Amino acid sequence: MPDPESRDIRKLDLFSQMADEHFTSLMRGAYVQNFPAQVELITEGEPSDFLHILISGSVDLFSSWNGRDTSMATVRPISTFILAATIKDAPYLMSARTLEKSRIALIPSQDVRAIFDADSNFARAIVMELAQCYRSVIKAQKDLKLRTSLERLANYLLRQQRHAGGVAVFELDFEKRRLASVLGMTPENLSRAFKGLQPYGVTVNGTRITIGNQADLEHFAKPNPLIDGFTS
Amino acid sequence: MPDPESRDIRKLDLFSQMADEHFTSLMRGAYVQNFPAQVELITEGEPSDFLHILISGSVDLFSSWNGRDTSMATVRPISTFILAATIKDAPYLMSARTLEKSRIALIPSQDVRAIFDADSNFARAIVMELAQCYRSVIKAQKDLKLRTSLERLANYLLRQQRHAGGVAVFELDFEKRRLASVLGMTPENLSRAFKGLQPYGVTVNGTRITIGNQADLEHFAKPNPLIDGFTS
DNA sequence: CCGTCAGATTGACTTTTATCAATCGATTTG
DNA sequence: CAAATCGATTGATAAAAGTCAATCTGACGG
Repeated sequence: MPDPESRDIRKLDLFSQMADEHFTSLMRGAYVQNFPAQVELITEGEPSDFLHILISGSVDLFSSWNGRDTSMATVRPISTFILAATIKDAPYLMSARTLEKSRIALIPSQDVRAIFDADSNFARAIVMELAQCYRSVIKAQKDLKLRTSLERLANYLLRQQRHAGGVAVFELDFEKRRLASVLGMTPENLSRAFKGLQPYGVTVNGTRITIGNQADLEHFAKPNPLIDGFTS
Repeated sequence: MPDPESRDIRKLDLFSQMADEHFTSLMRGAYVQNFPAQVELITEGEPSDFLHILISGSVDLFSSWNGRDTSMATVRPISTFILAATIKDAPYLMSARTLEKSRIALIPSQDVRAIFDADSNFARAIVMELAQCYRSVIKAQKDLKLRTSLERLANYLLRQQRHAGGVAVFELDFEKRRLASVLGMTPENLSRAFKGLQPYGVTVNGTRITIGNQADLEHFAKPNPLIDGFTS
C-alpha cells in the first residue's frame, strides 16, 4: 500500500492509538484495490472475510428481501465498514456496492481479530466505533418510527445543510432515487415531499437545495439532537 | 448484593470471562434496587451514569419525539441495557421504564469504563456485546424498511413461536398495545393485522396464538435469517 | 354481584404512501 | 445530430396505515 494512504488510514480513530508494530502488521496483510462504479463488493449472507476501508469514492450499503431492496447507509472516505460482522465472524447483514469509482483497502478479518486481542488501544477504539455505529442506527430507527416521510426529509435537509456549513444553498450528495430509499420512501413520493416543503421555503433545482426560510423549516422539522445528532 | 444474584450476573457473557478481582470490584460499587411497575428509570437525553442490569421483571426501552412515542425494545432478565451510552459517556438515546415489578443492579458508568481499561477479557466481551446489539438493530431496521406491517406481524409470530419451542399454540409476551408499538403500528392496525392473518391459519384468543397452518404462514411471511436471526 | 375501568376491537373516514403509466428533460451514444 | 436512455416528475388510482368514536370484554374493587 502506498505510504500516503497508509498514513491517512492511520489517522482514523480506529487506528490512531494502536502500536506502530500492530498497525504495520495489519497493513502488511492488506490488499488495496480499485473498483469501477456499480460493483457489488459484498453480498449479504456471505461470511465476512475482510474489514473494508474506503479510501476514495463512495459505497452504498443496502439490503434486500422478497424482491424489494432498501438503502441502509452510504459510506464516504475515509472510513471502515462492516466492522461488526468482522469482529463477530458472522455473515454480513448488508450488501455493499460502489456508487462511483472507488479505492478500497481490505484487511483480512482474521488479522483484525488477532490484533484486537493483542492491542488494547485498538480494542478500545473498536469499542468506541461500535458504540458509535450502534447509536447511529438507533437514531435512524427513531427517525423512521417517529416521523412521517415529510418530516424525515425536512430533517435530512437540515442535517445536510449543517454539514455544508449552515449556508442557505447547498447540494444534495445523493442521487434522488437513493435519497428516497435511504429515507424509506419511493422516488415518486420524494418528489411530492419536496413540493410539500415549498410552503416552508424550500426550493429545489436538480440537486441544488435552497432554504429560503430557516426558522419556518426548523419550526416544521423540529430537529432533535437525540435523533439528528449534532453532538454524539 | 446477595450472592446468588451476583453469581447470575457473573454468568452473563459480558462478565463471565473477566478477572475475579475486577468483577468483585464492579459488584462492590453496584447498587441493587427494586422498582414497582411503570417507573421511568431513565429519560432520554440524560447523562448515562449507570450501566443497568435487569435481574428480574421487565423493562421497556422507548423513545419520544414531538408528542409521539414508540417502543424500541423490551429487556428481559438477565441482561444489561444502555451499554453503548455508558461506554461512550454520552446521553441516553432511549428512555426506560419498568413494565412490572423489577429488580435492577446499577453499576456506575465510571467503574465500567475503568475496568474496561484494565481487563482485556472484559473489553473483548463488551466488543462482542456491542457488535451483537448493533446487528440486532440493523435487523430491526431491515424489518421496518422492507416489510409491510402484516409481514412484520407474521414474522414476529414465527419468531415468538420458535422462541416458545416451535409449538403450534403459544402466548404473546407483550401487551398488544406495546406489541403494536414495537412493530411500528397502531393498536387498531394490529387488531386488523391479526384478522389479516386468519387466511393463513392464525387464530388469536387474548394473548394465546394458534398457528393452524405452519407452511401457509411461512409461505406468506418468508422469514429470513438475516432479518429474523435464527443464527447470530 | 355490580359498576368501573382499561385495553381491545370494530366501523367509518381521512391521510399517507405506494403503484402504474405517461411525460419530461438532460445526457449519452451511435 | 438524432435516437436512445435513464432519472425525475406528474397525474390518476389503489393500497396501507392512522384517526376518531363507539362498543365490547374481561379484570378488579367496592
